[in-house]
Parts: sequence; C-alpha cells; structure tokens
Amino acid sequence: MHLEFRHLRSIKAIYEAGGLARAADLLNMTQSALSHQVAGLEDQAGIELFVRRSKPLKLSPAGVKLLKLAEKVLPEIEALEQDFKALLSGKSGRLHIAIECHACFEWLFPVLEQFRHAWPEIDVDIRPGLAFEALPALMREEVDLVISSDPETLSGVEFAPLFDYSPVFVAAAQNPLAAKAFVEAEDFRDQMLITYPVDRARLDVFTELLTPAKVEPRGIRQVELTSVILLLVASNRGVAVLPDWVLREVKYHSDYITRPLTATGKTKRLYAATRSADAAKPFMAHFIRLARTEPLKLQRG
Amino acid sequence: MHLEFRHLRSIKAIYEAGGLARAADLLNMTQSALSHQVAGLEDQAGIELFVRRSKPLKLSPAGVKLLKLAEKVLPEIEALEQDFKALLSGKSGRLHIAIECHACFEWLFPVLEQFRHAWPEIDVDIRPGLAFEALPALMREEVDLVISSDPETLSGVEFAPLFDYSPVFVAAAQNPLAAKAFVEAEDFRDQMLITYPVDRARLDVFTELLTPAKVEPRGIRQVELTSVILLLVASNRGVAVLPDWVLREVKYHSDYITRPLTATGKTKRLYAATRSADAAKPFMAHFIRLARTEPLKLQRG
DNA sequence: CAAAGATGTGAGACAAATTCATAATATTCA
DNA sequence: TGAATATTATGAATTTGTCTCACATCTTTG
Repeated sequence: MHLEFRHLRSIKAIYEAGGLARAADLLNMTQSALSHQVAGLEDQAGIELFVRRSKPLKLSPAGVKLLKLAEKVLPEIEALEQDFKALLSGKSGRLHIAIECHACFEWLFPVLEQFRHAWPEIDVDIRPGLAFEALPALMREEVDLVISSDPETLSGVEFAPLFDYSPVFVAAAQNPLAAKAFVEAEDFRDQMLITYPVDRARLDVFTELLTPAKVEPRGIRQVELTSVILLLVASNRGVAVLPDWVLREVKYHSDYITRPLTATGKTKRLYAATRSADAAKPFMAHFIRLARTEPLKLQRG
Repeated sequence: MHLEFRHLRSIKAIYEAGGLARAADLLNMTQSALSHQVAGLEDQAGIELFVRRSKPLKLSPAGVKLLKLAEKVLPEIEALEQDFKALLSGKSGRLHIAIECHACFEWLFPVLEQFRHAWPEIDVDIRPGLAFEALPALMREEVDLVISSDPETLSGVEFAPLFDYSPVFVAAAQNPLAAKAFVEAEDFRDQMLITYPVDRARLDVFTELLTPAKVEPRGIRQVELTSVILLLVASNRGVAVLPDWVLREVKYHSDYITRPLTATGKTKRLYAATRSADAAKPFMAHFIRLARTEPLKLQRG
C-alpha cells in the first residue's frame, strides 16, 4: 500500500468539505484529480474508502479509520515545521559541549543551570568522554562547543577567550613543601602526584612545569573525581595541581596549603571553540557571555 | 514544505543503515535517487537534515527531529494496514443496527452483549432514531442491519427470518376487558391506547387489528419507554399491545392481565435485513444466529 | 599518496499525478 | 415522474516529479 501524506490531506479535505468538488477547491486541484487519486488509493489498499451509493460521498468504515489517522498525523507534521522554524530562527538548537579540561565541570554546571533557564528550547548536553579528539568532533558537528586552553588557527573554527586562571599547587598542611612560598618542578621529584586520568599534554602540571624541566614525580596516581583528589591530598597521600576555581573552598581550610607554581605563578587562559557558522547564534553568544562572568565569581570565592 | 511518507521512510533507513548507499539498498533504489531525494527535502525544508562534513552521513539536529517523527508515524501506518486487512478478512467491521420495532431493545441488548464478547473488533451500535427510513439507509450504507417485520423484495438486500412473536394485549387487572378471554378491535373503542411514538404503520395494534377494522380508540398516548408504558397500564391509565417477549415478566404479575388479539391470536415474524454483500460475512451470520436463539429464551421466560 | 569507499550532479527515461473535456449518475424540485 | 441541478467518474493528453545511469567529487584509510 503506497500511502502518502497527500492522501491523508485529501481524505481530511473531502470529509470536511463534504464532497469531492469542494474538497478539490480547498486542495487547489481539479475535482477530476481528486477522483483519480481516491480511486487509485482504493485500488492500492484494495478496500473502498467511500460509500458511493449516495452522491455526496460518504466515508466507509475503512475511510473513517484513514480519517482518524489523518487527524492524528497531520498536526504532528505541522508541529515539525514549527520546530524547524524555531531551529532556523535560533530559538531552538543544540549545544553539546566537549570539555578537554576535566575540572571544568566545577564552573560549567552553574553556568549551564543559568543557561537552561534562559534557553529552555536548546538541547544542552556535556560530553565528558575525552576518548575523542574534541576539535575534529567539533568540525564534524558531533559537538557544538569545545572548552579548551589551547587555541589553534583552524578554518571554520573560532576561539573565544573566556577567563584566565592559575594552576595552583595543593598539598596537605603537614607536607614538607608547606614550608615553601611557592613550588618548582624539582619539588615534585619525591612527591606522589595525583592527576585526572587524561593525557599528560592536557595536564597543566606537565605542560607548564614538569615536561619543560624534564622532571618526573616519584609516582602518579590517576583519580577521576575532584573531591576524591582533594580527599587524598588532605590525608597526605599525594599532592596535586588544580585550577584556582576548584581550590576556592580549600584555600582557607586548615587541612590544606595552596602555593603558586614558581615564584611568579602561572596563568593560563580558557577558550570556547565554536564553528564559525554557529558563532553568530544568539544562544551561543549568551552561553559564552555566561562562561566569561560566572567562573569569576567562583574564583573570587 | 512538501513532506511525504517516502521521506520519513528514507530518513529512517539512512539512520538505521548508517549511510546513503546501504539505505538505498534497503529501500530498493539507487544511492543517487536517495541523494536527490534528501537534497530536495532539505531544499524544501530550508534546513539541513544531515551533517556532511563526515562521510558516513550523520543526522543534524533537524534530522533527529524528523527521525523522531518518522519513528512515531510509520508504525501508525502499518497499524492502519493491519486494520484494513482485518476489515477485509471480516474479523473487523461495522455493525450499526437500525430497529424499526421499538420494543426490540429488550432482546437486542442481551444479544449484543453476547455478540460483543465474541467479536470485540466489530464496531457495534444501535440507531434507534426512527426519524429515517431504515431500508434506504441500509442501501446507502448508513446502517448495516435493519430489524423489521415487513420483508420486501429489494435487489441488494436480503431478509433473514429471526423468530416469531405475538403482539399481546396488556391491561390492568381491574380493567373491564380482563373479563374477556381475548380482545378484538371493537374492544379498543372506549380504551385509552398507549403506544410507542412512531407511525401507525409500524405498530402491530394498528396493522393487525384496528386499521383493517377501521376502529379508532378513545384516545392515544405516546410513550417512549417500555417500562413507563407498563407503569401507566398498571395504574389503569390505558391499555397497550406489546410483543410477547416484553410481557414475559408481566404475564404472571397480579397487577396485569394479558390477552391474545382475536380468538386465534396474531403471529408476526421478525427479519434481519442486510446488504447482500455483507450477508456472507462471518460476524453477520453469527449475529443473526444469536438473534434467532436468544429472544426465544426471553419469550419462554 | 593512492586506493577504496561514499556522496553529489546532471541528462534523460519513466511513471505517476494532474488537467481538460465530457460522460454517467444521483438528488432536487416542480 | 421528469427536467434541472449537482456531484462523481472516465479517458486522453500533458505536466510534474522521481528514478536511473554514468561520472565527478570528496573522505577516509592503509
């Protein structure tokens, strides 16, 4: 049976108009075409849709079923067209975010909470699966925004600066390094280092300090959750380097000490990467604005 | 936007097959045709349905919405086709019954109760609106079965005999006519006659007795409900003539007397009229079988 | 970087839907 | 009942749109 929407529209029109000729008018076609169409459909379905004994065509039982279907399905199509309009106008859309920096959860959640409030139609999601390369995924439209601290010049991708942060050393209060005003690469040589379970290239300790100085810590332990890292640090099972916004609560806690990396401290900048085509969209702009201002509040504590 | 089922099927196939070429196979057409179709649809909708940066075609947000629609709508079409098959095979169908004889409710309800049990798929209804001529309505397929006591030779319509019944006179026990062993036309001359509110031609009292004898009762009161008629009769506000199956409960009740019409009694036969095309359908045959046997149980009390 | 794999494009073949003109049929009203 | 009116059906010609074929273009992969 080769049913098409055209047929549903026709059935509905014939029912509502109460006759072929009037229905044909509604559908902007000739009465003849409608007659052919109905005949063809009845032929295909092998069942009569109308009772022809009386002249103003009347629906048969099968016709009634078809009409019911039409009345259920046709509105759904119109709804879809509305959805598409919303997508085009930018009220609706998708914002799937890939984060390269593991600790970004901390400030991203509050930002997303505010964002969802302002843009309820947008399909928001975070893809923490760092299993894939984020920027290629962005270009393949698998994700729509990438949080990264390494801007690249890439055609079709724009990097918007978000905010600066400092990777900060954190250790237990009883750790010998508490005596120092700041830490250097050499200080890690006899420390157990706790990191997120990601590649070294994405960990500030290594990119900013250890790799350039060719220093290897005594050991490395990979832990997924920020709160667990802090737990282990508190009991002096290791030390860690985390972004300042993560350490805001810990900073004045007596169990911990926090120290800058090197005498001057290190500063890094986070960026939001989006496809150029999306960059102009209002909801994207709004998200980036939020991601610029909200984390600052966290950093200030 | 000129969406068609074809497009829904295509979207679904492309999604499931994970690529144009494989999907085209599934749909029994060339990859090229599918490509054209998708391109055309995207053009119409003015929105891209697929992400083309990566080669095994991937759905865009709009495409996902379309897919969702497809997954909702396509099963409904298949369900419809099943419905049609059921209609054709005779498992499903419509049985709208027109009754010319008003008192038939009494035996029709029990019959329908049994019938609905056996044929739950059949759309059963009673059309008591005696405002219309039943047989023309049958031919126009507005109803599917007519209960009548006047068979006619009509092409395309078949009359199946159901059962015989007697129109029986009923009056209050204190009515003077209680003294008689049977009633005749003349006996009605000074009685208030209670009837259903239908044409005289459809009332047994008139067709069998009064009209041939040219007797007019003292008065006529039209009442819709059988139980109300019996109520009025009990309080001697009038007399009535009702089919025997209606009087089964009343027969041995001390408030009432029942008497045959004329010395020999009158006998009439009820018929079920159906369109010849429907007569062979199993559910019709079953209904008629029930309508032959069930009322007898009522008549016997 | 070349081969393999996948999608896009354009012209022509083909099928299906539509139109026009007109026939057939049903309904209405006198 | 029969003419007038309204409604649906039919057939041939035409238009529209879809599909196929052949080939170009682009991506991915080893």
